[in-house]
Amino acid sequence: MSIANEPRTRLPATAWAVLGLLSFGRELSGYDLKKWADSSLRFFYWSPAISQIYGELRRLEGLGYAETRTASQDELRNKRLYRITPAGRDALIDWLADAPYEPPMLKHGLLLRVWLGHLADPDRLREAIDEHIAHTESMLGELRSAREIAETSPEWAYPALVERWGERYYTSEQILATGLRDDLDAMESGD
Amino acid sequence: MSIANEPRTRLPATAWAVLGLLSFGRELSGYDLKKWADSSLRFFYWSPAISQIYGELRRLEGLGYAETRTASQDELRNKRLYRITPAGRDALIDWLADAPYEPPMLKHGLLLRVWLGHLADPDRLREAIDEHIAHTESMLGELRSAREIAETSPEWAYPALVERWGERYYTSEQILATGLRDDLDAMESGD
DNA sequence: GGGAGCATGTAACGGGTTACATGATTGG
DNA sequence: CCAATCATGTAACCCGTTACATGCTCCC
Repeated sequence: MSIANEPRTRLPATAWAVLGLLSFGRELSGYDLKKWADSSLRFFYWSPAISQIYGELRRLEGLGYAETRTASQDELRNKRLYRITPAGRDALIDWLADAPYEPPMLKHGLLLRVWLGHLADPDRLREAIDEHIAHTESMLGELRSAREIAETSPEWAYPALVERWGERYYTSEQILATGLRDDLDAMESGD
Repeated sequence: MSIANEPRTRLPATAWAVLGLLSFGRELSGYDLKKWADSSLRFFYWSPAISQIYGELRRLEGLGYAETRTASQDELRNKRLYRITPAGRDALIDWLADAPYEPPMLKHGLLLRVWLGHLADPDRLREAIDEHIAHTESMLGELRSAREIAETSPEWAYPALVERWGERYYTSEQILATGLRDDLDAMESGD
């Protein structure tokens, strides 16, 4: 923890997420970061657009939280590799310690539609629920393979923890969705 | 369903949510809408800022989807009451029928922090998890009372359905969070 | 009298997406 | 050779929030 708590510019969570990706110690390009976000952050947070990642990287560099390697150009010359700096690490540690709890934000379009069920075609509603179950299924598949990779090394212990949480989360999403469909059926036949 | 599918300006989901609030047939002010959103939409979607609601209402009015009563001023003169129009109803029905499935968006700050556990203080992490459980508990309380109200009239059948879903969702959030805490404990003692 | 809640709005700002533009490399 | 993927970036745009401004009413 840095003792001098300068009037650090308050960064959006996205910036911390990107810096967090770098905090595992590897040198990565914006492109790499995007792919990785797609296969990790996406499941419980969200994956920023690639253009935004490039923007955040430049901001982080400006703050001295990340740097691009200048010395000894190697492999692909058109690839710009970022690495976290000690200052960046410190800032991230401070953020993790200080950031106040914020309730998760959920925007569940499916539920919005059910909520407006008095104006919807019941079959279309069921269709949407099924689509959602299918989507969740594929998320589960991706999560499972992500976890298999993460569990190969203790370095990924915390990500693996989160992936285990994710598998439970999406499993429960499925149960919830089938419950919703059942309730819908019951309501329409019963009433 | 309107047969003439004019090149309807694509509206953001927020606009449909606001129009949806009006679709239950009552005349409401922006202020009313905000309070209602806070106690319903918030649990599975999100509650727009009041300033945005005012903005959306003006847009909906411009599109002919909502109107403000001009005739016979009554009660409070400084209150502007909106009502859905038949065109607005039709547009909403079309949206419900046509809008493609979109996966729910989840931004779970707590999980982002756990994901970065290698840089976090384990006790601070547990603290955050507990805060989350407490928050969820209060959501559950609010949901339960919302459902009690909704179940008084068949008019609220679909909202009641969604509230039942919500209770299950937040209950499962709690289970998931305690599971996460247990995994965290196990990891730190076991390894 | 004064604070809490009711009620409506504007302006500035930033966050984030989409679309566009460009070009290198790899593999079928 | 052509498509897919790798790779980086800019510009326009809009969504949504915060902060600000105003004023009324109710009740302690």
